Order: sequence, then structure tokens, then C-alpha cells
Amino acid sequence: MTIIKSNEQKSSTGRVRKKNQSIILKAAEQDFLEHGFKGASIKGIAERAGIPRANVHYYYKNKEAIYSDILLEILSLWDSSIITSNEEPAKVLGDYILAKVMYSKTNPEASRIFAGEFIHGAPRLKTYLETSFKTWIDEVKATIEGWIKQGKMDDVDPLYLLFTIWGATQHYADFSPQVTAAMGKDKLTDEDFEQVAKTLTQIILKGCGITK
Amino acid sequence: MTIIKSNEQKSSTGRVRKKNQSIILKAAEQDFLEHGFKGASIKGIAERAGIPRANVHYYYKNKEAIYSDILLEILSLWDSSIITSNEEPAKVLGDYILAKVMYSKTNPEASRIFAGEFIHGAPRLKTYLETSFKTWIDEVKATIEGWIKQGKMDDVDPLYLLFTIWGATQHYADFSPQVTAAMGKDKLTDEDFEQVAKTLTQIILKGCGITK
DNA sequence: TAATTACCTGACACTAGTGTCAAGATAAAA
DNA sequence: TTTTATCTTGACACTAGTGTCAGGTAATTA
Repeated sequence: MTIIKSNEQKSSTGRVRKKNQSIILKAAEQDFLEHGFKGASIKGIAERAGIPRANVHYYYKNKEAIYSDILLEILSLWDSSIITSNEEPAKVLGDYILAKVMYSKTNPEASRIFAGEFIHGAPRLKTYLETSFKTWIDEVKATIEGWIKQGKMDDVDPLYLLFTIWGATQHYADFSPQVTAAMGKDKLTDEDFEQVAKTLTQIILKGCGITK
Repeated sequence: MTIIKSNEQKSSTGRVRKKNQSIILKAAEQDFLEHGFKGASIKGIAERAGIPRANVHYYYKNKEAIYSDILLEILSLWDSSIITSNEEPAKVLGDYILAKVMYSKTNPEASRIFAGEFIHGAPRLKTYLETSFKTWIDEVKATIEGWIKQGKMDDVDPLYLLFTIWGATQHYADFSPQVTAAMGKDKLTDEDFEQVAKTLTQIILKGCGITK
């Protein structure tokens, strides 16, 4: 399997197909989340989805095909929060941090599946990392380097800055049990997430010497 | 399985036992790393270790028992980097960030297994999170709150600060394929890690208003 | 060096999971 | 309302993985 292409559905009007695929994908996401790719099973997914296993096989050749569909959707979501270069650093980075925190709040499952992929060596993301990801990175890097040259912020390695933002924001989704244990609550509230974004923005902007 | 206690070896002089357990654990760590807990198999571990499966069963009742041993060792490592309260914030936090970055460099496998545990809901860490972890957190929280009261740093939620440090430092181990892809190299060098620690310390200390 | 204890492993009897297929049921199009 | 394409599912024939045990071999200890 090599991401990028997928969704090679048997041509059809869809409808029943669409509904069932969605049920299967939802069940699969849960199973992958709990057990990881290797640990998840079509059997388990079928049971969770409440349909016979053979029916899952009717829509998806195998586990890889299901996972591929899920990963593809996650990637499109992940990429979409883009840094635009026309605004001031404070605005751009602030927006980006907020978007990332909200992503952790709204799509913790996606974040975790994505993280799991990296933890296990990202065997299915090689091409993605070499293509669209690399392009995106290079653009952002150039933008930030521009800011530094213009004296709009301290001389901070753009990549380390990005990694810091990613690590700090994704942490709330990926390490959720640790976070909630530390905070002594079952679940973070909307206000908690807002506060996280605010604090993080404050630390990082100030830490990079961005005043305005 | 409920962490905390383990290592209930059949009493013995050890030696052959010790050697073999170490071989098994090393192989198991790799297998867990690649496939996650559920995805790893005793069969796979035995093959990787180069011994018959029945021999693995001689030392370990089942997969849980192996995993338990590994997790226990990781936890002891993780806890050990402690924040001491007698020094100035700049020194304490700087040391802590450095220690965390170096942990990511030296023990990426441990970091990833630990992360995997959280991603999959941390079913085996519940007691840990409620006991030693919680105690540690509360102490550190008090220390940082003390610094804030003394005006040694900005009013930043201690927990959010900690999460930021964890997320940012662990990122280099847990998301290693993403990091290397972004940086365009196969592996981070010692200098890279030093630079990471330096940059991170700079951002976070300055970001929290710690000047000295 | 004999006796005891620790270690090793092939073989067995499972359970879990996979992928395919044929025959029927539903839905859509003609 | 046929006819045709889509969908459904039990059943089959696998492969992968588990845990135990008996009868050995190698180490230790007396």
C-alpha cells in the first residue's frame, strides 16, 4: 500500500455503498485506535459495526484498504490548517496554534491514529512525507525565515519552532489520559482548551520575541 | 495486569535465566515498537530472539507478563528525571528540558512505547497515573506556583507549562520519521539535539518571563 | 559423581483471524 | 414489472497465534 491513491471503489451509484462504508470506517477507526493497525482485525471491526465479516470484505479487500481510506482522510484534514504568509507573525502563529489546539479537541481520534503511525515507524507515510509534507514544510520555513530577516522575531530555527507547536498542541489529544490525570478531571472542557491555546500562544510568541 | 508489582520470577540463582530474559525483553521491545501491544505476538518475539516459542513461555506466562516487565522499566526511567526545587527556575527548567531532550535521544524506543500506551487509552497505566505520577505532578505544580508568587516568572499554568515541555521534547522521539523528513536527514546528530535543547530552553524560559 | 533443580523444546489441541465463493435478497433501471 | 446490477451472508478451507505438557538435556549442589 502506498497512500496517495485509494478509493478504488467498484463503480456504482453509491448510496447503500456510501452508507455502509461510512459505518465500517467509523468502526474501524475505533478498532485501530484501541489496538493499532496490526492489532486491529476485520473480525473485530465487523463486530463493532454490527455486520457480518463477509460484508466488510465486500467493500474492502483487506485491512490495508480500510486503513488507507482512514489515513487519507486524516492527512487531508491535517494539511488543511495552513500558515498564510501575508499577515503578521503574531496573527499567523496565533491562529495556527489555536487551529492546532482545536484540532486536538475536535479530532482526537485522528490525531492519535496519525501519531500511532509515526510511533510505529510511519511505514505508510513515506511518500506523503517526501512529497506534499516536504513542500509544505519548505514554504513555512521560508516564511518564518523571512520574518527573522525582517527583525520581526528572534532567530529561532523555524523547524524547531514548528515541532514545538506540534508537540505541545497534539499532546492534548495523544496523551489525553496523562493530561486528564494530571489535571484531576475526566475530560477537558471547552474553556480548558481555550486556556491552553491562550497560554501556549503567550509562551511561544513571547518566547520567540514576537511582541505585537 | 496492573503494573506496580511484577518480576515474579520463579526463584532461582538466576544467570541463565537473567541472560535469556534480557534477550527476550530486547526482542519484545522491538516487536511492541513495530506492532503495538495487541499486534505483537509471542511467536514473533520468539523468532526475533532466535529461540523456540515454548522457551519464551518458560520464562513468561504470556504477552502481558513480558509487556509488564518492559513498561515497569520504562516508568522507572521516566520518573527519575526530577525537578528539584532549591535552585532558581532558569536552572531547574533548563536542566529538566535538557534531560528530557536527551532522554528522547537516548531512549527513543522507551518514549515510543510509553506514547503508544497513552494513544491506546493507557489501560495499563491507570494505577500509575493515580499514584506516583499524581504525587509527582502535585509537587512540581507547587514548586512552580511558588516561583510565580515570588515573581520569578509570569503567571503561567504550571500544568500547561509541563505539557508543553513534554510534548515538545518527546516529539523528537515519538515523531522521529516526521522530524527527519522535515529536516531532510536520516537521523539527528548529537549537535542537533543540543541545538534543540538550547532553542527550546530559550523559547520556554523567555516565554515564561524567566530572565535570569 | 550422584542427585536435584533449572532449562529446553517438539508436539498437541486449541482459538482467532483471513479471504473466497455460491446462492439468495434488495435495489435500480429499463 | 421485468431485468440487471448491487448487496448480503453462511460456509469452507485455510494460516497465525496461544498455552501446556512430557520427556529430554544442561547446570548446580551435596
